[in-house]
Amino acid sequence: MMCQLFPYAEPVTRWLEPEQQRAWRAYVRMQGELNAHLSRQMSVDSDISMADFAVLVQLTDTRDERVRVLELARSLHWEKSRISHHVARMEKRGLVRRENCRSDGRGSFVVLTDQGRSAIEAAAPAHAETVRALVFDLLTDAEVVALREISEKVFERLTTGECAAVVARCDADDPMEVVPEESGCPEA
Amino acid sequence: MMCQLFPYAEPVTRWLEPEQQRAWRAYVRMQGELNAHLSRQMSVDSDISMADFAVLVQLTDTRDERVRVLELARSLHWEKSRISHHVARMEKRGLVRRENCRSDGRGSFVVLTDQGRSAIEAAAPAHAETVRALVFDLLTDAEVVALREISEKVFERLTTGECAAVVARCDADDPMEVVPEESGCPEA
DNA sequence: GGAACGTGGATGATGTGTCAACTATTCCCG
DNA sequence: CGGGAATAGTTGACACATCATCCACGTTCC
Repeated sequence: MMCQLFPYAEPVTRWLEPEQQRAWRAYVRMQGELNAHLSRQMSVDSDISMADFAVLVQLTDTRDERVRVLELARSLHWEKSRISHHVARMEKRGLVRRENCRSDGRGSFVVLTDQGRSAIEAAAPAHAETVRALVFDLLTDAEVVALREISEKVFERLTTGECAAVVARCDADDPMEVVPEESGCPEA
Repeated sequence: MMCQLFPYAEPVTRWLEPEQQRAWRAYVRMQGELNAHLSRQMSVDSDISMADFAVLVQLTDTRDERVRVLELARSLHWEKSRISHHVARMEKRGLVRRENCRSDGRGSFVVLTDQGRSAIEAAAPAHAETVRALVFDLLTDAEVVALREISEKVFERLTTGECAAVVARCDADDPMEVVPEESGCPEA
C-alpha cells in the first residue's frame, strides 16, 4: 500500500502538511543529535558503546547472567549476525565470554564476565543522569505521557502487519533501557 | 554537571521515575525501529540510502545545485570527514560530482548530476508517503504539536550551553527533511 | 616577503551494521 | 532408521561513521 513509487493512477504525491513537516524535521534533527550525544557521552565516560551497554543490560537482567544468542537478538531487535559480530568484539575486549550449550548442540550462551559487570555498573548511573538531564528534566508530565503514547503507537504500527512482514525480523520482546530494573550498581 | 560518574558526595543515583522509564523505553524502541524501517524502505525502493537522500535534498534545495563541502557539513550536522567519505562514494556511483572552487583554492563544490536528480525525484514521494503512513496517519493534531515541541526542547538543550561545547561540532542550520520544500518531482 | 596560525578538505585505520552464503545440529515425517 | 527441512550460529564482503592525521591554501601581522 505504501512503498510504491509513482502510483500511476494517482501521480500527485501527498506531501506532509506544514505542521507535520515542521514536527518531522524537528523530530529527525532531535533524534539524530540525541543519539550522537548519548553515544559520545557513554564512550567518553565509560569506554563502552551504547550497543555494548544494551547487551550488558540484557545479561545483568538475567539470573545466572547468561543468555542464548538468539534470545539476545530477539530482545534487542537485532539481527543474529549483528549479535554474533558484536559479541565477538566484546569477547575480545573481555566484557563477555561464549559458552556452548549442552542441551542444544547448535546453540551457545553469552556470559557476563566480571569485567563486563563492572563496566556496566560504572556506565549506568551516568547514562541515566544524562537521559534525565537531556530529556526528562525538560518535559512536563503531560509531555512524558505524550511521548510514550506517540512512541507506542508508531512502534506498534511498525511491528504489526505489512511492516513486520517486510522486515522478517525476530519477533519482539524488550529492548535497551536505562535502568537495569531492580539490579543496580549501588555499593560499587 | 552531568557526565560525572559516582559523584562522591551524592552516591545515590537518581534513576528515572517509572513513567519516565516507560516513556524512555518506548521512545528508544520506536526510534530504532523507525530508523531501520525508513532506511530499508528507502534503499529497497530507490537504491539510495537515507544519507544519500539527505545530501541530495541539500543539493536540490540550492539554486545552481552546487554546495560547498563545509556548508553541507554544517547543514547536515555531519563531520567534514563524513561528508568527504560519503561524497566520494556518491561520486563513484554517479550521484554527484566534485568541482574545484575558483574563488578559494582550498575549497570544492559538490554538484548534483542528472543521475542524482532523478534518483532523489524517484525517492522523495515514496519516502514522504512512508513517513505519513508510519507516523502522521496515526497521530492526532495535538500529538503532532506535542512531538514538535518535545523535539524542539530537547534539540535546543542539546545545541546550547555545555552540551554543544562538548560536541565541538559545526554549528547548526538545517538538517534532512522529507519534502524538498517547494521543489518537487511532480511531472516525472 | 615570510613565519605562524587558522581553515577546507582528503585520507587511512578502525569499529560497527547489513546482507548473503555457509556449517552444524536438531526436528519431523515417512 | 534415513533424509529433507527448519533452526542456531558463524563468516566474509561490503557500506558506513569516527578519529586522528595530513596537506594545501589563506590570513594576519611583523
